[in-house]
Amino acid sequence: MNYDEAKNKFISTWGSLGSLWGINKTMAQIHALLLISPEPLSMEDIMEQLQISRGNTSMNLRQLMDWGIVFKENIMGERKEYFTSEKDIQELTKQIAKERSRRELKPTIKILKDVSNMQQDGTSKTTELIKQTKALHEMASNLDTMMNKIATHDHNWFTKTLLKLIK
Amino acid sequence: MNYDEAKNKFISTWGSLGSLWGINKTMAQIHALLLISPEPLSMEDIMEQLQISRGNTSMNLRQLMDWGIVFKENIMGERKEYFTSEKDIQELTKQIAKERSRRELKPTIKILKDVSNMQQDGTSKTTELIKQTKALHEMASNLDTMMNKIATHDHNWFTKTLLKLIK
DNA sequence: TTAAACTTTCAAAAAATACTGAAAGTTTAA
DNA sequence: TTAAACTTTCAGTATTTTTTGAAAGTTTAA
Repeated sequence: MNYDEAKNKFISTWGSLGSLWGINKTMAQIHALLLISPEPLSMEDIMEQLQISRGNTSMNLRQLMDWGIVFKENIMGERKEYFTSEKDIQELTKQIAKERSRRELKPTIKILKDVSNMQQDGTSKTTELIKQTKALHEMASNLDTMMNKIATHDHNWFTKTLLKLIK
Repeated sequence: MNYDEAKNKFISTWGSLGSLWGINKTMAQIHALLLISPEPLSMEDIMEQLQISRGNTSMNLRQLMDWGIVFKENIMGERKEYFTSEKDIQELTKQIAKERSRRELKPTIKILKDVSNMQQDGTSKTTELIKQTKALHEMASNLDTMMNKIATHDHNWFTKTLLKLIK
């Protein structure tokens, strides 16, 4: 496999993975491209390499920056803006864990809590609803705590802990 | 909050969560409905409660069965088919971990391995591509091992382990 | 058998989502 | 200032995904 084949394979795989996880394909591809690029890239570079429009590039870069995994970088003497991604995979994992907790888990946990605290009326359907949302609440809270450990501990905590678990 | 409010809140929350995770909204809503229903439901019941068509119901139920989290149940003396979901949240978690490993992680790991084993040609771009895909491969493999522990260990292993971790 | 009761399939329609490109906006250098 | 170099926004368009509903398929009871 030569460089271009390998690169395209990686970018397209990352792209479809992304869309499987609620992140759009282009956003994931831009991220993949930056992740393997030794140099920061300009908007033009990204547009050209992925064959996408200026508007699309701009909006997806913004979202990646909102996720905290892509950054603007100024190159001295250059007017243009350049972009890099978080290159450290452990750091990337931490950031993703943090954001998914904030965006998805926390709000879900709140609703599960509200629902499971509804008025018990003794009917079997209410009993079941309370029971199941309580159980989901507990599971989601445990997961959330784990995600936040990943996000706040030092660099290697997650890998070290995983390995300990696994043995 | 009365029963209907609570139920609707739960179903719609579960629905939007689903679509955030690559599972379509209706599929997630059917799952939610079955999860909190004390009795198995027929296709008619589901169609009526979620206001969706017969075809849609049929296809999404099939997918849920493919995931191994919804089952057909025969009620004696009844011609119709009835459906229930896995009610045990720990068991549900195991099943989801297993399927996501099989459908997403495993194929991704294979590609990361292939790409990271490409011919090194000494250029900085090739070096970076190999380095990053290797790092992702390692992270993905660790996650996959964890998911499979969840999937194969006994019932409570995951929760117990999480709690140990967390403290 | 056959016909009623039910489920699945799939082409077409609808809905949701993503993308384009040009106009508007911003920044910088002179 | 101003104008060149760049980025953002957003209405309209294209693409993808989901849904519908009717026809085809299957099962069961008589």
